[in-house]
Amino acid sequence: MTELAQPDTKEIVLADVLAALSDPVRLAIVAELHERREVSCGSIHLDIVKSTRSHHFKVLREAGVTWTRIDGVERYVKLRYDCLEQRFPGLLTSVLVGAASA
Amino acid sequence: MTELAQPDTKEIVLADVLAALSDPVRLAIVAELHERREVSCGSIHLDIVKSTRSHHFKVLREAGVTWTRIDGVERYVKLRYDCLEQRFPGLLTSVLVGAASA
DNA sequence: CGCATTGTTCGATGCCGATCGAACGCTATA
DNA sequence: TATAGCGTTCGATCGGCATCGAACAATGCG
Repeated sequence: MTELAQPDTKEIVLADVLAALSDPVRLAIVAELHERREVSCGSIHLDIVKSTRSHHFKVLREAGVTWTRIDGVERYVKLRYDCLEQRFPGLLTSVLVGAASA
Repeated sequence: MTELAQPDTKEIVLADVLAALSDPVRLAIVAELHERREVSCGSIHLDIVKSTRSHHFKVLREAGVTWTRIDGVERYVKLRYDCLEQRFPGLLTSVLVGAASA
């Protein structure tokens, strides 16, 4: 199907990543992605309707935080951990630790 | 004079810090604070009017990113590096490195 | 084919944030 | 005390974002 807008690693923008992570809902999504490795959009534990959830996944994807794989009718999402580590070493780790300790 | 709203280290909120750092102008301010250690608000190199600059310094201060010292008619600002390192280890460093490499 | 499931897109709404100019407060100094 | 300099606050504007419901698209299954 139509390709998913996902920036190359070199084109990931720091301010965009920080903006994507600055929303509490997306921070919770990222934390859950960290624990569960790969997740279908609908299986995230959140009290928000699917259109809003879709919006948040789009923000994360376009900022370069997540990678999305299409399988049938579902989208499986996981963190672009290595890409982010290469682009901004230590950033995602410190955010994940901070989110877990909050 | 009136006390400046600056959260205790324990009360610094991750999402607030990330939101404060997700604006390009504030990211530039933080980078300059890192280089120059301590700076008066007006001496920052930015093409914005003073009211906007004041707004950005307020956001950084209230998020717990900066510490402000009043000396006469000027406000001297510096990063709360140790506080942030204690609260979210590695976060500010990775952001500073990322901002410098951008 | 008809239907259920998964997710996206669209339009609307409401809110928050970035920006500016103008007015104000405070401090130092002449 | 009057004035100049530094910064804050206020009101207004503008754009963007989070949220929702409804409609749509794509896939898989009966």
